[in-house]
Amino acid sequence: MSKKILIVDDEKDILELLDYHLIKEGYKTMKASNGKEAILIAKDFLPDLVLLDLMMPEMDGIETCMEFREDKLLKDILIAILTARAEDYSQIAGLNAGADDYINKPIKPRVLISRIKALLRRTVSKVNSESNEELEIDIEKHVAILKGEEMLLPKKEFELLALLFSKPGKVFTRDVILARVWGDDIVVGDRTIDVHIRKLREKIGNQYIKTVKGVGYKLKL
Amino acid sequence: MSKKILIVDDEKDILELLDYHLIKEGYKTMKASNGKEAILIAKDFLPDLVLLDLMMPEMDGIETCMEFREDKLLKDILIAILTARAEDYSQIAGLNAGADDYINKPIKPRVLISRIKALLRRTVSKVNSESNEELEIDIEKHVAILKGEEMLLPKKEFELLALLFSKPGKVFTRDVILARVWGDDIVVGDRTIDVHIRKLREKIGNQYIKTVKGVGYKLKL
DNA sequence: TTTTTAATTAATAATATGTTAACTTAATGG
DNA sequence: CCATTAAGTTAACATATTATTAATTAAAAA
Repeated sequence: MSKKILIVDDEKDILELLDYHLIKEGYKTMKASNGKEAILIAKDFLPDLVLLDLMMPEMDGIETCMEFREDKLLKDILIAILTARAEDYSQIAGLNAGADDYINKPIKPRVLISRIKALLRRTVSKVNSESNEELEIDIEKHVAILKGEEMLLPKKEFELLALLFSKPGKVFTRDVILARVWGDDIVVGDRTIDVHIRKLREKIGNQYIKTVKGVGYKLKL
Repeated sequence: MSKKILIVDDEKDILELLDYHLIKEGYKTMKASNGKEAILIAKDFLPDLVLLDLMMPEMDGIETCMEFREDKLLKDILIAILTARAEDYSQIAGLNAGADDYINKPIKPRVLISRIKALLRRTVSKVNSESNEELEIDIEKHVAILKGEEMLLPKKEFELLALLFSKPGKVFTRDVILARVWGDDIVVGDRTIDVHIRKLREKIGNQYIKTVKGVGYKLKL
């Protein structure tokens, strides 16, 4: 299903330009030319992502962002703030209001698109419900959430789990796991994956990661 | 929850006008027409913000402001001084008396509202409660507040902390930290971030900033 | 200017994490 | 059912990454 993006900018040209590229890429879009409008539209449109210009009259990007974060319906929507390069970063860092990404203008459409794609797949913390045991992962926070309890995982363990989470139920062969988690070139021993799997199971319990002998591992749905 | 604002002015028209706009914006308001009254009402109403006219009979704004600052109950309430006088010395006097903002009349309602919003979000600072230790930050004052105790932080340290605060729990990679706190172009050594993190931990304690080895740092929720 | 404070670097120590190896257990198919 | 192969386990070991400290440089105040 195609993702929904709300574009917010007070300059019509930019609005149209972004819109053009996003639509071409297959996204559903809506446009707003200021913060107030953005919030109104968002409440109805419920976008997956908001591209938010920082400098706008009436209600600036920071303020808009904060309002999103305070609104029950909107608080989890991804926000990428667009900002002109000339601005002082430290200022932005200090004032930032919970945006998920900051993107410098000008930016090439291609780069923007790949940035957006990265964002949209970033927080894909899927859920794995079985009976009433639940396991989720939060990629941003780098944690596994087991029955509501957050668990900080080391890098490799987390990446391995995240990989399995990317398609719950699908079997990932050792080859694929090595390529995706360790990288094509790196060579490690035969038991490395097993050890990581074991450590994961130790932390999250044995019921989630299923071994398919001779084939690989998968996340039990 | 809607914020409470106490409006203090000896001119009834202005009082009504401000009241109208503030209520429209969703604030709870009370009105006082002089300093003495303001203090009495404030002790009961405990507003989040006081809009204080500078020129009033009986007790002027500066005096009132000072009394607020000396009162145990009222000393932390935000005060914005409203005045027709643009002169420097009175502005200085006002800020010296402990006012948080100084607004010149006449002012358009819209501008006033956004100024008020900015003031009220001053302590945007989210809270990080664990046991009952609390850490907040105040972006305007450039301080971290640890268990109610304000702590002035140097620029970089503060910006780093503010960045982590912008999304508590989220892991910020070194890349992102560098880009957002130092800027895209600036190149610094490998250990610079670590040293700043250490200095922060030295000041606020180790429990707040968590290292995710190989990934980055995050603020513990 | 001088003095003080902050930022950065560089060298070293500490540690979490990743990996290996040796061994055990379980699964599978002839 | 046993031989074979794959996966699980454990602990020791290696290494990458971060923490720490002190010294140096840069920037701000006085």
